[in-house]
Formats: sequence, C-alpha cells, structure tokens
Amino acid sequence: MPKIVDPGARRKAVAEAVLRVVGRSGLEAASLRNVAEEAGLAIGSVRHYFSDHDELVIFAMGELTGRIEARVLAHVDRLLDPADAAERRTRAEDLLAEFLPLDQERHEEAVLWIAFATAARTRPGLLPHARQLQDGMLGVVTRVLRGGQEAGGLPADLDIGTESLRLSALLDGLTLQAVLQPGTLTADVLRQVLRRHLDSLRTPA
Amino acid sequence: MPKIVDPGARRKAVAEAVLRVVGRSGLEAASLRNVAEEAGLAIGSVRHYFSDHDELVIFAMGELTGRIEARVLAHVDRLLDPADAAERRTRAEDLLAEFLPLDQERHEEAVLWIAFATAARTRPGLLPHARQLQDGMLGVVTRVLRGGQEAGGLPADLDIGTESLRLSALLDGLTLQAVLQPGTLTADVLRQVLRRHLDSLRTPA
DNA sequence: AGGATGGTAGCTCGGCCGTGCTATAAAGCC
DNA sequence: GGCTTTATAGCACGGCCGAGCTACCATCCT
Repeated sequence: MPKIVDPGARRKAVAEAVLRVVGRSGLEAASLRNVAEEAGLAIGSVRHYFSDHDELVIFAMGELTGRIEARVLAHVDRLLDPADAAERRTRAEDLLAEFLPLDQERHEEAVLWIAFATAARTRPGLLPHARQLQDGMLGVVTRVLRGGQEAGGLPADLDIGTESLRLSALLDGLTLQAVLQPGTLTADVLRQVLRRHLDSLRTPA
Repeated sequence: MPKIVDPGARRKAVAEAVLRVVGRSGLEAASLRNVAEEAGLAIGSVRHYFSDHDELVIFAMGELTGRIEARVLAHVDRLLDPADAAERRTRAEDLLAEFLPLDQERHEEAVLWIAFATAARTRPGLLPHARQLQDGMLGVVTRVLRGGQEAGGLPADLDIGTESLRLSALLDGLTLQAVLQPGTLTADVLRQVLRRHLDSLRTPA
C-alpha cells in the first residue's frame, strides 16, 4: 500500500484537517493529536509527513493563503483582460469583494486568516505567509485603483498610495468585524459599505 | 501583614501582569505560572484572588477594555463640551485618533485588544467584553458623525449608519494592520489616512 | 526469494498545564 | 493570651502536549 501514496496530497489532506480544527476550536487546539484524529490518522502517521509541529502549522497556513491568493488572482485576470470600460467598475468591485467574507466559504477563510495572521506576532514562522498575503492584498488594491485612475474612472489627482492603504485597511476592518461579530455584519451590509467607499472615490477631492 | 491588603488593588496588579505576559508572548502564554512569576507572586497567591484561570483572563480583559474606554470617553466629553465649531473638526479627529495605535502605549493596547478580541471567538467568557467595546466604538463613531452633521460640517444627506460602519471598520483595519506589520504603518501614515477619510466625508455624494 | 523502502501506528518520556488540597504566618478581635 | 480570619505559599495529581524511538506491514526492486 505505502509506495503508491502521493506525499503532496497527503500533506494537503492533513493541512485541511488543521484548518478545520483551527476553524472550529482555534489555533491553540491544533495539536498533533487533535489534527490526527480530525484527519482520521494516527499521530505517528501525521508526523511522518511533517518533521515538526511548527512545520505542520506553517504548511497549513501556506495552504490557506495560497487558496485565498488563487481566488483573488483569478479575478485580477478577469479584470485586466477585457478592455470594456463599461463593466470595469463592476469587475473591480467584485474583485475587491473577494477579500470580504460574503459567503460561508469566505467567512470561514476570513476566520482562519485572522487566526493565523494574529498568531504570527508571537510565532515567527508564520510571519512570511502573513506578510506575503498582506503585501499581495495591498498590491492588488493598488493595481485596481491605479487602473481605475488610468481608465478615467477615478480623479487624476487621487493619491493612490494613501487611498490604497485606506481601502485595504477598510477591507481588513470589515473582515475583522465580520469575524468578531458574526451575524451583525451581513453580506448585504458589507457590500453596501464597499460600494459606498468606491463611489466616494469617484468624487474629486 | 495579610489583613491590610486591598483585594481590588491586588487583582488589578495581577491583571497588569497578565497583560504584560500577553503583550510579550501571546494569550496562550498567560498561564497561572507565567502570570504569577511576572507578578512576583507564588502561584497559590494568584489563585487566592481568582477562583479560576478563566476568571483571571476575563478580569484582565475587562481591565484592558475599561482602560481604553476611559481614554476615549475623556475625549468625548472634551468634544461635546465646548460649542466652538472652529475646533470641532480637530477635536473629532483627535477623538477618533484615540482608537489608533499612534504611540507606543496605544500600540501595546491595540496588540492586546486584537489578541483578546480574536480569542473571544473560541472563548465565550471573553465575548461580553469584546462586544461591549466594539459596540461602544461604533456608538462613539456614530455620535461623532451625527454631531458633525448637525453642526453643519458634514453633508445633510450623509447616511450616518453606513458611514459609521465604514469609519469604524477603517479604524479597526488600520489598527489590525499596524499590529500585524509594526513599523510599516507609522503614526504619520495612520493620521494621514484618517484625515483623508474625514476630508472625503465633507464632500457631498 | 529476499532485502530495501516507505507508509502506518503507537509506546514512552519529560514538560507544562489547571486545580484540589494543605500548611504556615501575620493581623484583628474577644 | 487565644481564636478567627486571611494572605501567602506550594505540594501532588491527572491530563494534554511535542517529540524520540521502535515495530509492523505492504509494496517494490533485484
């Protein structure tokens, strides 16, 4: 039986178990024992694929950030590919909405992201993944705003640097509040706030 | 020696030790042993003032939120007391700036707040304090915006509900990013983003 | 056929955890 | 002075943790 196993797939399966445990009970509950049970494996089997507990958690975070990144980048392609300016605004909003927990899947990802990102402050091993996703988000937001400016949809004198920070902070804040207060910030409200913000950018300073 | 001790003061002193440990090593490090050592007490002494480990952590979070609340409410009084509209804008900005980690003290508080608030998701005992501060912040932001509108500094057709959510989310997001990326978001940048946001609210939709 | 390889499993150890429980000493009260 | 109260201290237990290590077994290679 053993040889035919794809190690990468196994690692991913275990990582998913980690994410499920973290989503359900928090990062501190992601022990080897709990993860092994969640994955339906023995503790020794899990350790066969991960030398360290740290490596397990870091890899799981990498899976999470990779998933989020892929979903956003797909929208980036869709935004930049067609040159029809008519749908540009809609596409931009949809792209930025990918950062918000608008459905259950993205809410779960947001919960996980907040858990790992905040844990990175005291777990140096998680910092690279946290920085990468955060920088990536700022980069995407910056590209969207700059693109909108070049397309004429946004005022030419808009300070893209400051506005990118403001918008990315808004997205982060909405995500954080949605995670901390599930039920209060519904998907409709989140979308409305985002739309209001994008509208406000169109009016000259 | 024993009788002359003020229990409240002792509990506060131990709570401060909790906050120091959490700030340095994260909430998961706030064990009775670590806290007792930080407070310079024996583990048994700490337990004399707190029946439970849970109670200790919850009380410490209460101390934190109480501290933040008191600081903000002082600004609220200062904002509402004088009726000189000239300084109103400045006072409002200063009040809102109290939510941002502009100096080392507030940065430390922001770190602690994020740690406790995110932990509240899997620790039900922390939820009340988290909700209270979060609701309080939204309430203060709402009052500031509504006050600005009534004073004529903001457009009359501004949707205070949505704008309050947007602004409070922005403040939360800036705080989160400043905590996650210390050094990147300097105090100057934070203030600039806040100022830009308040400026943008003055222009009619 | 038989050794090598790699997946699966779990026992064991030392360490930290919260907590039940007990012991000691200092202060106030009669 | 004796008794109660309370602050301080810490021992001991059971539980969970990560990690070292060994054992077993299925497959593949020669």
